[in-house]
Amino acid sequence: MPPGIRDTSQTIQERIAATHVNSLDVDLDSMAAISNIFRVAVMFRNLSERRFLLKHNLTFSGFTVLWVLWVFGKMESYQLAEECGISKGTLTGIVSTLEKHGLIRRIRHPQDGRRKIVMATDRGETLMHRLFPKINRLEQEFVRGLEQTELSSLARMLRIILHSQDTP
Amino acid sequence: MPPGIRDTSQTIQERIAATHVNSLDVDLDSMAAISNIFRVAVMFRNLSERRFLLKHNLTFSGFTVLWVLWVFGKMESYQLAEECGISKGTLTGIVSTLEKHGLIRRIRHPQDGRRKIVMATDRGETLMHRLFPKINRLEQEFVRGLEQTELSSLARMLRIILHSQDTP
DNA sequence: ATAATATTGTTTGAGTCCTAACGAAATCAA
DNA sequence: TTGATTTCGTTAGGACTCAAACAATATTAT
Repeated sequence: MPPGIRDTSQTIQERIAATHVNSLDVDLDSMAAISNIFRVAVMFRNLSERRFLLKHNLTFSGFTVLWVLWVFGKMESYQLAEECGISKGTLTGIVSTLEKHGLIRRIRHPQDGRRKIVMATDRGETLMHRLFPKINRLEQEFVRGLEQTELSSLARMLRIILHSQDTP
Repeated sequence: MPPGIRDTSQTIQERIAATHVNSLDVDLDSMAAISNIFRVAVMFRNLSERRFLLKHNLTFSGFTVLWVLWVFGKMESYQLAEECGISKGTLTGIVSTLEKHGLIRRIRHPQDGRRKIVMATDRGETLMHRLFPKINRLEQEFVRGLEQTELSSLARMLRIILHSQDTP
């Protein structure tokens, strides 16, 4: 069985309530929500890699970078890293891997000698054109148990969570 | 600014709708939901590491393993890996790291010579007793923008998503 | 009892991930 | 016009991550 699939949050909640945290100021609902967010993310990442990505020498992170490039076209490195939610050091490694496989290109900035511009090659574009619908179909498969109103409600709540740290 | 913080899903949706995927069978709502789940996970992982974990030589993954051990007590490796949502190979590495820092112990199984049992040391227990409330407070901070009914609705929807792959 | 099969934890290799330090290039200061 | 500061991308080091191969042990079949 793939890792991270089972929903054991109920068990954990009972377990933890019965053992350590009765007295502490712990909120089990918040814990369950965040921990299930991680489970979904892990499950989606692993499943998409096994089904579609790894056979094309793509990791999920590599796919994300290529996807952002496919959507935005040319892009500067620091923007690309921010958009993908990774550090610039990590991006260097991923970009090198993708370049090695001929899926993207590095170009130097015409004015600024420090910056570099990254863009997909034709091979990268073609591959993304084939893979993106499959990934999206998996995304649809994941949320197929939700009504349309629930789905937009979920999206809205996730956006609220994302903004919870705007003014720490 | 930490990576993966900004919620750019709206921008991306417009962008993608305007460029590649008009004709394809693509559902932008599903895409936005899944992609924001990843953003929340990345944000939480990085923030908790920077604020609480790294100064104690703990990664988020190491914390998770130690936490499961703290909740369940002794545990066999293969169960532990499944509960943490990681592969057994990955678990070996994390357990070795935690053992190196004196936070957990490996014990061999009395009957079965293949299996091993993992448990937290006193140092591990003490550290977890101090850290867990802090992590939970961060979890509460993340969902503070949601009503109580919304929070349980979120947890319910995530559970539905987790079960979406039960019968593929 | 012996052989074939299955399971458990480890190792291996490629890749991702972070922070911190680094060199190169641009900008700012005086 | 030097010098200090800032801002890029890269590198270094340590850790996590997977799949696949592996050795040791246990189970099943004949």
